[in-house]
Amino acid sequence: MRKTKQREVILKVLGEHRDHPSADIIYEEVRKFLPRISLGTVYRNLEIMSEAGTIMKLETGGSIKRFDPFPDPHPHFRCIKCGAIEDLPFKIDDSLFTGNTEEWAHGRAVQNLNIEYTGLCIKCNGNSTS
Amino acid sequence: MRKTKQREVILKVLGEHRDHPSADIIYEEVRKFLPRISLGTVYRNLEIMSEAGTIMKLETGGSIKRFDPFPDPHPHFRCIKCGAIEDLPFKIDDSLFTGNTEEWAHGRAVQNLNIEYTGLCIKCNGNSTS
DNA sequence: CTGAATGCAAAGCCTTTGCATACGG
DNA sequence: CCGTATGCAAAGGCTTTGCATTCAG
Repeated sequence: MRKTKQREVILKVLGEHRDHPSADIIYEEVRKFLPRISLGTVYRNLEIMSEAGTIMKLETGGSIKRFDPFPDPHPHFRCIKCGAIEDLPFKIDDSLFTGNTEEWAHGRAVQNLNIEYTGLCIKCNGNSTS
Repeated sequence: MRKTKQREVILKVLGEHRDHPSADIIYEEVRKFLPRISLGTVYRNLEIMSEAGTIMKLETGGSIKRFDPFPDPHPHFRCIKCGAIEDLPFKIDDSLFTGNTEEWAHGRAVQNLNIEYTGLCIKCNGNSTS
């Protein structure tokens, strides 16, 4: 994996986000530093870095993929109204992960446990408008 | 919500599935009974019934939405290779759901907890091919 | 009757991809 | 130098939507 300016800036921009931005958001921000970068490059690099384990791709909540600078699985809260995804302040401990896994694993290779609470975020819960 | 032939057959077809089919799969099967049904109708009805709480829409695992005849949240296992989604034989108990919720809820309206294990299903784990 | 539901086809949205060019090691 | 990475634009895949027509209540 080559070290390119584009890759570097994408990673830096993502790393400053705690709100799990989409490729499009990242693209817009990276353009401030590299005005000639293409959306395709952003997608390609996010994909490559996800596979390499440098970052993590979140595929929950519909067709828009979001990215997380922390590759280790951790619990999220997703707002069903505005789509915001927040990190939750606790870890998935091993006992929860392995908990009952052996009861049903039977030939499966269980790798990760994703925990996602859904509901209304603080902002959307406050605005009862609509 | 009117009771139409299309809606009825869609619900019946979905109800016989335990493998969380996509709209497209459902469409193909419903066509055996209603050859003139349109894909748009299938999408519209799946959406309507999801909102009504009759069925459940699963939005994990990328852009393809899948549907579950059981609207109550329950744990799933998703194969990262073939995309299969299986139900897991245990329930999300209330203690797990409410567990530490109050510690971070703070003005949020927490509604559901989605638990999804990922890895390789039995078939894909067996076929080391590719 | 009347409005919700349908069929059809087009449009939408996000993401991926082909290809010639540029550039990192 | 060589092959990976980029920019550009077109294509792709799934889902949604507009509109005239049909049908359930």
